[in-house]
Amino acid sequence: MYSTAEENYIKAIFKLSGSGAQAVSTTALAEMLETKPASVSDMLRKLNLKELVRYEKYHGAQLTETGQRVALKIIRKHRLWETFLVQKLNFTWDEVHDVAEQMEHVKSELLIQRLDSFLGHPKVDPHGDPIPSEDGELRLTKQQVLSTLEVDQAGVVCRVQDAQPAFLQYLNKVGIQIGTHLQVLDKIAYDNSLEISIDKNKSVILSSEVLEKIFVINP
Amino acid sequence: MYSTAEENYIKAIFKLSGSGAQAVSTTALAEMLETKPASVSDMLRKLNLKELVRYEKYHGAQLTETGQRVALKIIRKHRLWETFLVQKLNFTWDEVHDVAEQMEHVKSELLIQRLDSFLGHPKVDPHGDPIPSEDGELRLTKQQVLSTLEVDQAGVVCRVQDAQPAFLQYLNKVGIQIGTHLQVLDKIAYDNSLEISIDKNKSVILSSEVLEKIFVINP
DNA sequence: TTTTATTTTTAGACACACCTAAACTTTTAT
DNA sequence: ATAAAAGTTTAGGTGTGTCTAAAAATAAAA
Repeated sequence: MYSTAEENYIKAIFKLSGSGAQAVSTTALAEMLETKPASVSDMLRKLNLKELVRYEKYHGAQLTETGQRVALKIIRKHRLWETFLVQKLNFTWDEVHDVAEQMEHVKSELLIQRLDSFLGHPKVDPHGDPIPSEDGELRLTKQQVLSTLEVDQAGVVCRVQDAQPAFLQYLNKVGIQIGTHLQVLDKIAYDNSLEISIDKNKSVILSSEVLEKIFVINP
Repeated sequence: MYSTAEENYIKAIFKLSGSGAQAVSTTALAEMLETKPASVSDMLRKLNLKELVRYEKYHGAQLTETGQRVALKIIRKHRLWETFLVQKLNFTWDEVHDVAEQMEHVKSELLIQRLDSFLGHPKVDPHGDPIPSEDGELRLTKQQVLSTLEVDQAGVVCRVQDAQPAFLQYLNKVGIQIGTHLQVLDKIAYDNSLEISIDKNKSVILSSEVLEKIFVINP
């Protein structure tokens, strides 16, 4: 049906836009997919033709209805495979991702139905993220203020509630933007600040004022 | 490591040559891979450069040591996945192949080790074909005279013990050559002839004289 | 508001894996 | 042994997904 590359683009748009509604920039996609903006432009043009994506030059892309359905199917497959790897093959948290990333592209409706039964129709994957149902229902992972995350929980930045340049410049400096992956490494109890890892490489400590202004969705 | 296309070529050569030793023709590969001879020539040249295959123009290809090792790994993966699909996901005989064909290309040593344990280190797949061990040991599926196959068993022609043109022409007429897939549909008891399906589409009845001259390996 | 900087797109290439059509080998038949 | 047939390879081209470098559009700063 769709190529692996197409599926990866669709999934990336879904994640970065928080379910595909709002527009996603070329650069953000390029970063998430570890490719170049030029390649993204190309692909967006193609996905637009196939009506999986609504795309206007220089103004980002968002998923069509069809695109969203496709995204949910891929995410369903990914999360079911992650569940399988952890529950049945004793994989740990950090070993699952790359493998599930490959398995999610295996094409077979029957396979996924049977896998789902075999696992006992799980509602969430090993990270607690909801598994979309066969007909594409996703128990909405709603936005969450960063300050409400517990230690070890992760999120992807989906909104920032403060447009002051100084604040945005600060976020920029520490490397936070829409789509950035955050994970709480530690909680400093006396002032409610959090040590947060940014895109899985560096880490910073964010004050509680800052934490209140950043919204995340499940990664 | 290797692309899906490369892996499929290697597997095909392994199967058609009966473990990779003897040379395989361009056309035979093209048929098995459902592609054109010209494409096969191209790929054989590349695989030769990568030293997975020994290939001389106009004289077919055979696997190098490395090529054989790769082939065995792919076959191991394929057969483990088939076992999984049948034993754990209740797939039937005919539903497994296409899916296993995709899963065999998933790259992860750990995955295969764990899958193997999960299945209890099976020695054979659901069709009774041996599963190569982790270090590439394959309990040799040795050649078998066609007459020794039971009803429903299948084999791939690997040798024909009679070089008389009349005999070969006969085989040609019914569509049997090296690499042809045969399956026993029925046994006619009174003269020991067998009804055999040829490449899964047509069927013929072969006399016991003929059956004694055709050797097959597991498909 | 005009300049500067950033983001995004186009243009032109490349690797992979495939194709058709034509040329070349090898095999088979006369 | 030579001509015809069959099998195989080369040449040139296609689609996908990527790249770099240069041009165009948008956003930010002076």
